[in-house]
Amino acid sequence: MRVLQSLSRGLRTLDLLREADEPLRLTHIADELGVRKSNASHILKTLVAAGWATQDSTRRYAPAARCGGRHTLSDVVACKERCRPALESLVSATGECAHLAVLVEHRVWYVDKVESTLPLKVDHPIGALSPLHCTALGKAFLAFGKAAIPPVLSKYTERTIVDRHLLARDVAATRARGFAIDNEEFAEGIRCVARPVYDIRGDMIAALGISGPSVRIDDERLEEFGALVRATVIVPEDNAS
Amino acid sequence: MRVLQSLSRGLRTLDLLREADEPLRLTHIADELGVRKSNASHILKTLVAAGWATQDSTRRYAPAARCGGRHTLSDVVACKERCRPALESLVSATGECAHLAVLVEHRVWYVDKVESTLPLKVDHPIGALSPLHCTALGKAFLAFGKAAIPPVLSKYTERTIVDRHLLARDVAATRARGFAIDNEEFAEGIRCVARPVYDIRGDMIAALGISGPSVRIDDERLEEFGALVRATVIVPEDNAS
DNA sequence: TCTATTTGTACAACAGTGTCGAACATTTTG
DNA sequence: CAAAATGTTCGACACTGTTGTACAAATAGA
Repeated sequence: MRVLQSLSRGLRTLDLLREADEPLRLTHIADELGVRKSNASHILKTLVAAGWATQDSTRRYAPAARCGGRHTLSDVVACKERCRPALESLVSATGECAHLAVLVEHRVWYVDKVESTLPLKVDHPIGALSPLHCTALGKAFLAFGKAAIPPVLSKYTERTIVDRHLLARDVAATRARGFAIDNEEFAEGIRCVARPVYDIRGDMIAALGISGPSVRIDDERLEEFGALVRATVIVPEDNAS
Repeated sequence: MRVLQSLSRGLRTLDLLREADEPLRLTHIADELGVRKSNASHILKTLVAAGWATQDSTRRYAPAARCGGRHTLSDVVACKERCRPALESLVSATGECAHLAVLVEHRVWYVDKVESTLPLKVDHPIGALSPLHCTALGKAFLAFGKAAIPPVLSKYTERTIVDRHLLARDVAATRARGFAIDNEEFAEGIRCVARPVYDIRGDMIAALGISGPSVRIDDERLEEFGALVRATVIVPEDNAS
């Protein structure tokens, strides 16, 4: 069998573009492939012409939307189904609401939840979209996934972190801590913790968290919740795709 | 600029594999590309080696899972947002509940809804999954999308169509009618109609429907609802991806 | 604002890769 | 079991893809 060189390199390039968390420069890709810039340029122009990559105004290359994100709808639904027991056990253990969300562009998308049975409760409806920089679920993607800090950081409450530098430090702290915290940064009176959920390849696919009213969650309890979500076992994927 | 021939052909092949509703034969692909079989064989072997395609036991080729479905999470969220006005206007026009769903494997996944304000109402929660063969949303995918009739057809009510041949006829009728009907086939006392929503390329991305209790929806009103969903204008996608 | 540096594209020419055609396997059809 | 169709392997030539250089364009620095 004959492996077609230029095709292999083109596909390799698509992989590089998809794995990168930001658009890539031509030079970088050329180095990675081990070819001259002119050659890499032709490869990328061909990818763009065929609609598999795009070139932005700064001449950087990104995968086209059709390449799909890292995860398909099927992946998300499978993840949702395997995380359901974890959501339920967290709610029964804490009495607070548990959520599951995936990353879509610069926002998180709630795909599942189990409600608290208490009268005062947090309710992010399934299907809702929330910002990354001020929610525990979003920060989990910033810290453990491949999401980049969004270009604009809107202020929702007094505590919302709108300074990029401070946010970067918070993300680093989150990474070290092992779980993300939202301390009334998106809505007054709501505190949350969240952890990453990984797919079989080790890529982050979803964020799983607990939310509750601040009146019930002091600093100590917040730490407990963090340790709890982090320790929650999530059944691994059964099917080897 | 130079367009790399073998790379273009490889990408074209990926498109062919993705657009097809079933695995393709080598000969077919070779004809489509306008090259010799030997060349097509090398192209496909390269795609397989790079993990972008798979070859099954009958030597037919299919796109790899990593190619993703036809639509990404971003596509779905964008669709959801552009369909929202249609859902709301349908609810205000009919008083019944409106749903939006996408296809995931052999089921439909509810991604948005607007509830009826009446006390007796239908409520498929967002995030729920339902079968294809006995829901209006599912049948819309069978008729207008690329979904195949699922391997097993479970019986949910007396009216559920479990005969593959009858279902195929119903799907054909749906196609001719322009909208899908669920006449208490999934749950007793619930009737629904649904229509397809297309993306900018003309591929079906979602199904949009109205559901209500049979006591309020006689045959005549069902037809009215069908005409209404079919006539509902859905704002086109703004961004040319 | 201007210069220096880096990054991306265009061009020509040669080498090497991809394409062809046929022969050989392999599977499916009658 | 024969016949037809499908898929893979192989060698050889031609054309495509790669290279290296030169030019253009954008970014960084002063």
